[in-house]
Amino acid sequence: MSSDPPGFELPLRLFLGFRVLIDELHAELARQGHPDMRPMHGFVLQAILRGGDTAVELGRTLGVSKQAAGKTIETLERLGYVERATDPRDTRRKIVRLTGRGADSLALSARIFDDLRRRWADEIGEERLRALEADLRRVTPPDVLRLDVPGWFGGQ
Amino acid sequence: MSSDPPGFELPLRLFLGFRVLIDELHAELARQGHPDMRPMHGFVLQAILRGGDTAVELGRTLGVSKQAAGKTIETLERLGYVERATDPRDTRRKIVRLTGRGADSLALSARIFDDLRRRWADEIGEERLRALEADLRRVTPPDVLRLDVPGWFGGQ
DNA sequence: CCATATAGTCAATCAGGTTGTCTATCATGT
DNA sequence: ACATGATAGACAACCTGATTGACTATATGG
Repeated sequence: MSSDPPGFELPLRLFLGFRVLIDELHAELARQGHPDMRPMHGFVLQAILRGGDTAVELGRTLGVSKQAAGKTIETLERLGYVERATDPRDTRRKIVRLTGRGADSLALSARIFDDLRRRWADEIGEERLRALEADLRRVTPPDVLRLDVPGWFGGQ
Repeated sequence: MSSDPPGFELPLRLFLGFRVLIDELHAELARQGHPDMRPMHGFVLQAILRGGDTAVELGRTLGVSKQAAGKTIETLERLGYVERATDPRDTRRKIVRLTGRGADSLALSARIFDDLRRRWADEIGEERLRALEADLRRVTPPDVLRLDVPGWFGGQ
């Protein structure tokens, strides 16, 4: 007759799990030629891939202002992960594209995440991991790439 | 013979799960008299409870500079969640204590987290939830309150 | 009693977010 | 054809929360 665990452990474990994976990803990325990548860069690159090809659209996708999105794009441009070109059909728009290096970092990240998942599967078993993923899918929103991440945690 | 899910889904689901819980916590806190609390305040109050009773110690616990910890303490003081008093045995130190309101917010948070956990249990089953918690415990560090949260995600 | 370490504060700086304003360009309706 | 309104991006001012460096006051220990 064991009682329920305290509810506050659940969010902490979820966050720690996230943090462990992201930290290990970036340690490995740094080892493999991407020492400048920050956790949020990967999200932004993903958001650019999935249709956020101007500052305004990217801002909408990420849930920040177009100015903030513009600054983030500048940073990624300076680091060599994206490049901008004027849209010939609408010269107001500047289309953001991943560079080879940007695409490379995403492909590499995907491989690293697969490795990390395999390590978790070794630790807790593939079935349990699948169950964990399935359960999380049931209690989280389906749209996996609606971040609103930047500045969400802090504030005031 | 289904193949493994892509590894990148796992961190996203963990983060989304965390975010869902924290967002619902703060919606409920706002409804119950704590509209000014931000996600990180709860962490800081916890850290203060567990022995971070000066700016320096709090900074160490949270993984930020003592100056940053001092500013956070100021904010929480202004919001009425903590108060400071000079340590009579070492007048350099200013001891931070939770106010009644601060302690209240933590007790309330604990109740809300328990409710949220119960809702997850209703959704996926108590057994699966226990398994999920147990599995996460195996793949995350045991020390649940080593945050380093502030500023961790962004940077550069 | 002096030397060193520690706690807190102040100041300058930086990153990344915000809003407001401005210009250039596009789209539309008369 | 053109005036009007909407949109994309850039610029500026500001806010918050972090950083480092310098400084003061207080403890501590040889």
